[in-house]
Amino acid sequence: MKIGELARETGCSSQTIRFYEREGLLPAPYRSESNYRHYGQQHLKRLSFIRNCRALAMSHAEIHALLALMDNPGGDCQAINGLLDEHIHHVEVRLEELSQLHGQLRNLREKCGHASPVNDCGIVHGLEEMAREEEPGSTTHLG
Amino acid sequence: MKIGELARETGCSSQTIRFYEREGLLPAPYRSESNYRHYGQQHLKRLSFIRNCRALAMSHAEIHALLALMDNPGGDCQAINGLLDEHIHHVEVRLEELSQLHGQLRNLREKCGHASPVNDCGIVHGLEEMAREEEPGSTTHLG
DNA sequence: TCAAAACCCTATAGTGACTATAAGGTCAAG
DNA sequence: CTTGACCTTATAGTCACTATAGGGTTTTGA
Repeated sequence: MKIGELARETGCSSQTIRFYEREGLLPAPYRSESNYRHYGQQHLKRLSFIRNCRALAMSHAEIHALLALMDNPGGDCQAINGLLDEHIHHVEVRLEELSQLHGQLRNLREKCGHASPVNDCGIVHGLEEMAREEEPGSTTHLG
Repeated sequence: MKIGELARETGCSSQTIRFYEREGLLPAPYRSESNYRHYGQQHLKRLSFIRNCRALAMSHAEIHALLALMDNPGGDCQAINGLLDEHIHHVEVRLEELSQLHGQLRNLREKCGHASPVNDCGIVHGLEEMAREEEPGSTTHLG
């Protein structure tokens, strides 16, 4: 299977597959005489796994760790549970941050429900005078 | 006020202030003979405003637009309301995505509550066999 | 048989909002 | 007169890709 076919099968681009190879997530495949990559079923399986992890917003570092743990198939899967628990925790923290942000934004929005000159706009005043309490660790971008 | 003092006042780094200047968010200040930046109260006010917007996770593009609207202080603030409404919408979309992600992760986590060999781990099997329905527009990273 | 289309390759730069580093200049205190 | 705290610019790194440039190869179909 050439890279384009693998890309079609897994729903990601050829560029992304090459990128995963450089990152060490996907092993380098056999190369034909003309230097084309040729993949087998193992690659398909591995790439599908990676894409599933990415769909769950795991970082490359997390996926790396997961793949390493899976390379020891007789081992205890407690570390895998732990990894997933941590990831779920990240997501929960982010959810809480976004939820608070949403509340702040709704408050601000209420300050100007009707059209008025910018000078008197409650939103502008709110943005000028916001009390910014320190929220250490907040990422302040949406993702 | 030199850049370090402005940084202390606003709770951001000197580097970030220079970065905002390059980005066109903060106007270039007066320079002393030794090429040091010197700021006044207007700069402090403007930078505080920018930091408040960033704390609400607005992008630089959104802040740019907001500042442009505010440079016409007699104008109608309806555009400002619209901008904020759109921003709130982004946040809501992201919240919904993260919430769905959280549900998927909790489902997966339930598949292996107790330690077992990696071979039999329900989480690993779940990750291998996940049905990935296409969710166009989902960003698949946390932020 | 040959040309065009479709595919493959590498290398490099861009995204957003910073942060970190290098390598140097200026200034006040002791 | 030297130490340390501050300032300057320029450049690279973060993350997970995406886009582009500039080539080479294979397939298709007229």
